Amino acid sequence: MEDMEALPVRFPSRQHNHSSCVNKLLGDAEEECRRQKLRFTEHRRKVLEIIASSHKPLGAYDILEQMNFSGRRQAPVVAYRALDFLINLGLVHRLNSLNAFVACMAVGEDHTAQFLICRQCKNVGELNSNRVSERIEKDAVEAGFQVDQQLVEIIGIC
Amino acid sequence: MEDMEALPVRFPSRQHNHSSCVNKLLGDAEEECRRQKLRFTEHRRKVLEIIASSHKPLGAYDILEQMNFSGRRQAPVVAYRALDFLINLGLVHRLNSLNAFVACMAVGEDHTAQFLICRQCKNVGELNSNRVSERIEKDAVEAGFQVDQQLVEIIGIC
DNA sequence: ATAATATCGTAACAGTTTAACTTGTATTGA
DNA sequence: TCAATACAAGTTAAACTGTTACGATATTAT
Repeated sequence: MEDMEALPVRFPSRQHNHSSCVNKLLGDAEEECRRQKLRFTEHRRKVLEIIASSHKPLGAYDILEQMNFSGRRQAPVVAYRALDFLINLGLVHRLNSLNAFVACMAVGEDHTAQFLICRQCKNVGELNSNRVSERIEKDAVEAGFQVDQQLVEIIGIC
Repeated sequence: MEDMEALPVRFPSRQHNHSSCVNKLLGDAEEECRRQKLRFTEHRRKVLEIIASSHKPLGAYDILEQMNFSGRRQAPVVAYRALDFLINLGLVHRLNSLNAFVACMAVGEDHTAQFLICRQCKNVGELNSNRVSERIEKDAVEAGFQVDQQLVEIIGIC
């Protein structure tokens, strides 16, 4: 018997409105930083904005390229520091198979995530299937393994 | 109702015999190459041997270090070429979260694999759970996604 | 033998990430 | 306000990871 709850998936639709989802994410970030007394600095805001404006995964250098405020390019470490911060906050995910980063599409929902990586259009969707994460958890435990973190990347065609 | 079939897990036991599993893997490789009319060259054999002799994941440069036949070190591309070959044959897996490689522990079993990465002892086990892979497949399809490849890495304590 | 194909040797390079150290700038508490 | 503290940013360099290019050599098939 199948579990009948709706399966949350976020895949960027063709005509979806970027600027509104960028704004939502920036708002979430501000709020979360206020709550945790963390500083939402210019770099961090800019990096989040850049990532959120793309549903294609961006490499650190793609991000850097878009950070040329003043004409000259920033050092790589600038991007990596901001990325670390955003990842720890759960606002950005890292895709290990691509060395790239995407904005989280389910901020504040205490979600597990599996990534759907389209090798045709290069978009990335986020599947938030508790069924998958629970299945992994159970089988790992059954194998005598204590799970801290699950990394699931699914390659295919959207 | 749970599926009651045994859950195949391969985690290297403490007292397990390396040389026998290395030999098995080399034998499988030879046989598979004969079948597919592929060449099991010295480099390829050596790289497989190095990887199989460790249950800790090895980076490409770790492997290179052990390839100094003649005193002088090989170029990186030598390791990567052999690794590509072995991965295509299904004899070696790549761990994306570690940029590292491990020998397959279920050669010839037409298996799906999830990796159990112990952050304490650094060993890596292979969980071959069809339940996990089927759950992923189903939920991805339900989300309108056609799955080509699944990458599942589970971080925790063994 | 010859042509076609696959592998290797070698060198250089490109991409990704972290380290170390200094300087600047908020924030806090006296 | 002022100093003390902590966090962030600037700067430089290095380490780590992976690829491209091209000619030489070996293997396989005709």
